[in-house]
Amino acid sequence: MKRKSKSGPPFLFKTLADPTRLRLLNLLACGETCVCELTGTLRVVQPKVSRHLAHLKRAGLVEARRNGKWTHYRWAEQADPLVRHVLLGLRQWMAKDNAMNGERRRRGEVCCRIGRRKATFSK
Amino acid sequence: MKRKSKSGPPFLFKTLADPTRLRLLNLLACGETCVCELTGTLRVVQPKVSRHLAHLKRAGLVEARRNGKWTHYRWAEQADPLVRHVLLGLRQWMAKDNAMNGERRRRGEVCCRIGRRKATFSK
DNA sequence: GACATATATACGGATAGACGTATATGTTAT
DNA sequence: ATAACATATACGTCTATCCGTATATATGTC
Repeated sequence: MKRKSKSGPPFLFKTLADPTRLRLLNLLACGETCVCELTGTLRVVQPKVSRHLAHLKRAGLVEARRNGKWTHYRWAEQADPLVRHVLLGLRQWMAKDNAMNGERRRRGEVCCRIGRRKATFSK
Repeated sequence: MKRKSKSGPPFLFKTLADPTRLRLLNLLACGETCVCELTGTLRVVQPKVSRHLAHLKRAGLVEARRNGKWTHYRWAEQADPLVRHVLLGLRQWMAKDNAMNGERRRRGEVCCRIGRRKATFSK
């Protein structure tokens, strides 16, 4: 029986091969975000968001922080050069892509909490 | 029914998410190579190599050139900035990875045109 | 023409991945 | 404790993908 590796380039690329996960990374590029806001902005059902966030976390691309009822996700710092390089390219692509830009703009218009900070898209 | 896109970042990453395809790209990083040499070096059955090469070609990552009985594959020039960026990172990773280095070293020891060194590469 | 060689594709089975729905877990408020 | 809420996971289904084998296609040789 062959052990299927949960790391290395193939797993990284597999993780990035899903549109929903790219949309999540795009929203998270603005900064830490709670699940309910991600769900609202992407307009997909919440279990779907949670599942993909779990995948991103398993792949080490994001980290989670619990705060009361809410869980906030954010991009994780990367040690691996390939991962860093690919994610940097992805960030630059997202900064230019129309659909991604539109969705980031919609971020913040939807959230369970009131009174929100200004979202910034860091390079 | 939803149309499944055969382009864009998700498709690119899906293409790169397979170990065999990465191994093929690694060998092709040395330069144009014929299918029989790829098959011999990777030690996998020929239809598998052909299928993955077809996938890489559909994704625009490689190009093929027919020369008599042989088909030679090579990396394709890329216009898209994200694709260029990712492939560059991949190249740098392959240059450092032990397994990939070993396989590139094995390239050239096996080729149909100069006679196979070992007839036992039938696997 | 027949034949061998190099490569591509078709077919069927196995497995992985994504989905929607339902449910479980954990937190806060009353 | 109960209720309400935020999030995670479990379950069954559907589809995509990978594989090995068999076969098809294309080219060169006799």
